[in-house]
Amino acid sequence: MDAYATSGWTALADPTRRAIFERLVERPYAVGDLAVGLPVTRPAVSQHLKVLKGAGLVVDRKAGKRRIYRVDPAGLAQLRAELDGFWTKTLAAYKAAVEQPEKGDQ
Amino acid sequence: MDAYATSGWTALADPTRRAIFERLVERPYAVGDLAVGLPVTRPAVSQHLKVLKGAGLVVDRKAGKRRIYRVDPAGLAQLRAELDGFWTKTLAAYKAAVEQPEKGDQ
DNA sequence: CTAACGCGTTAGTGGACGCTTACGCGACAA
DNA sequence: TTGTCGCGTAAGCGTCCACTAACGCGTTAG
Repeated sequence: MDAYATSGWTALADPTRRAIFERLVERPYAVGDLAVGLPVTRPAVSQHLKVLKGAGLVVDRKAGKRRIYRVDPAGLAQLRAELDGFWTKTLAAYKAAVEQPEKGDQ
Repeated sequence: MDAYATSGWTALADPTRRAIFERLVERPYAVGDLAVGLPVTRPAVSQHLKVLKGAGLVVDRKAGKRRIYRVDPAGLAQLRAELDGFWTKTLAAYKAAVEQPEKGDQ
């Protein structure tokens, strides 16, 4: 169920792409509507959506001439799980450092 | 308390930098120890740590000749909060779409 | 059928970025 | 002090990537 073309982290790295994603988080959007208000052209938005789709963060649906994009909860949940793992391990490392301060480093 | 040089998303975008961070999540490391096992040289690791530090994800501490890096829980928590916001809004958008399917798009 | 709309894709370009090599500085040992 | 270790930084280079302009395809309206 995994094996995405690119990582979610890499997909959300670009500021423009993050701005697009933050919009899609609110509600579904068509490509042209997304381009309005963004400092880039519509083709650029289309390319960014392709990356987000490749990372499993968004899905698209045809609606007549237009193409509606929305956030894919599954991809977002996977990122959340990965980050939660970082958080848990960080806290565990802190606890271990408190118990054995002299062995905190190496 | 914010105003980092670069975003946490951008900092964790690079695979090498993510590998470094995943190591630091386990326990604190010195720069040279991090470089061991990574396919890059020590200066490269040092530059990556600079970026991670600029994003508020890690902090450093001098220990004799060596410099110990560890994860900064505050920066990680901020990323987590941002992602949780995405998640909450996504679920809200889904709920709204179910209640008014015909107005899901625009 | 013809025209207009919305979108994806391509080619091309400028700038950002990750990496290495070389160098300089502070810290500890002899 | 002299030598060594660990680290940060500067310079240079190759590569990736975000962006635009131009084009082609499917869809709807007239």
